[in-house]
Amino acid sequence: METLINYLLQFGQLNQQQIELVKSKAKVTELKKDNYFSEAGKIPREVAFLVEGIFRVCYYNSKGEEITKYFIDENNFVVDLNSYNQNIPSSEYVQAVTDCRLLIFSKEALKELSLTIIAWDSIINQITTKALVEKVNKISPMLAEDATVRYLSFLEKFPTLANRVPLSYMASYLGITQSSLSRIRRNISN
Amino acid sequence: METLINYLLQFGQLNQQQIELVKSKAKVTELKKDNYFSEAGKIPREVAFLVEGIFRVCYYNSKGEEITKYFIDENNFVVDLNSYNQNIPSSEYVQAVTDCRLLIFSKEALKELSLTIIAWDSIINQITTKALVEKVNKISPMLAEDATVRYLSFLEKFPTLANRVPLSYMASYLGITQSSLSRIRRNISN
DNA sequence: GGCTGCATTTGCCATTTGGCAAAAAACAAA
DNA sequence: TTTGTTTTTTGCCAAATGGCAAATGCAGCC
Repeated sequence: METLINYLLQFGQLNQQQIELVKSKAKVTELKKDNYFSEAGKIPREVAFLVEGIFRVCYYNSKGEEITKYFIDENNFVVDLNSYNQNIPSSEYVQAVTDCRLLIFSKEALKELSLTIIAWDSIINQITTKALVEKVNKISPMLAEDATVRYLSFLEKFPTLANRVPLSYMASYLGITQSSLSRIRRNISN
Repeated sequence: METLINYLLQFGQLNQQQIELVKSKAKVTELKKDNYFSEAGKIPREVAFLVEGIFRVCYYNSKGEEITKYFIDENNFVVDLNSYNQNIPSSEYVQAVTDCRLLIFSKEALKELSLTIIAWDSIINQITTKALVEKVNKISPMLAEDATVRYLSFLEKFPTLANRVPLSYMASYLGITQSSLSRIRRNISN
């Protein structure tokens, strides 16, 4: 819980009373490996802060292949922004890659925080913008590099993930097949 | 100018006085094809609204190749968000792909609009979030599709661009060489 | 130990894409 | 029109990646 508060305080001021209010709205939850936090077709009504563990966002592409769109690691918020904001069914799955500990906020709780805490909207906006910019900065360069460089960059950008995530998830995130990724790893380690 | 106002009104209310204030802060500008709106290494101090024409954002990758990161078309704002917000030198070039007509806002002007117009920050935040989400949604699926599918999706997502943009720009945006793109186009038209 | 189920690696070959240079086409200037 | 410049297409071959199936490795379990 303190992790979340420290995270929020990076983006704005909260007094003790406001901090207590935030805490009171958070529901501590665990999610076991492979379970879904949200599923395609459903309208998301909650936002989670990932305290421990790894999530991935995935979907099925035009050929029916399961694609990992990106990974979410500790100390980040999890939400399908589009669907959440517009109340439309999500087109993606959010799945726990490892056992996870979360803090869950309902849409109503967030609404109340927004109305009660002056700085709240500003904090959330900063977090949202930062997360989206980071996402673009991670994905965008991949198109311009070959598979080996993409894998090496992945190791740099997600140093804690490589040994906790199945090869197949990593491969589809990088836009290659898992056998190609396996071969790339062999070549690198020589 | 009316284009801009209509665009802003999609995201929030502005009364006549506020509209006049916005208009008074905009500097109508033209930028000829191939010229830069902003360059890598410089700290951006302006935001532009693209009324007519096409921009592209580009940079040089690890192999020294010029990569088109994305295109910006009519009725969108142009800014290197990271560099602009943090006052750090940009790592990208923003270039006019065709002759362009712009409305330019200085950082000071935007500051004043933010302080004067209650709804301003909310409007800007919505526009920012929407633009970033769109960007992710355009780029992200490309990694999971082959070059031909990427090109076809490009035609769908940027229907007005294909015949106004050099092949080499499109190719690097799609993550392929221009000869590959040329071959793909030949195969499709059969 | 010996199964069983799952993840990863490997081999083989087909397909896609890249690299490079020349040819062709498109465009602009004189 | 002619000339010169830039963009796009093409040919040829090399390199990277995909598809598929078999082999291997690994962890849990009886």
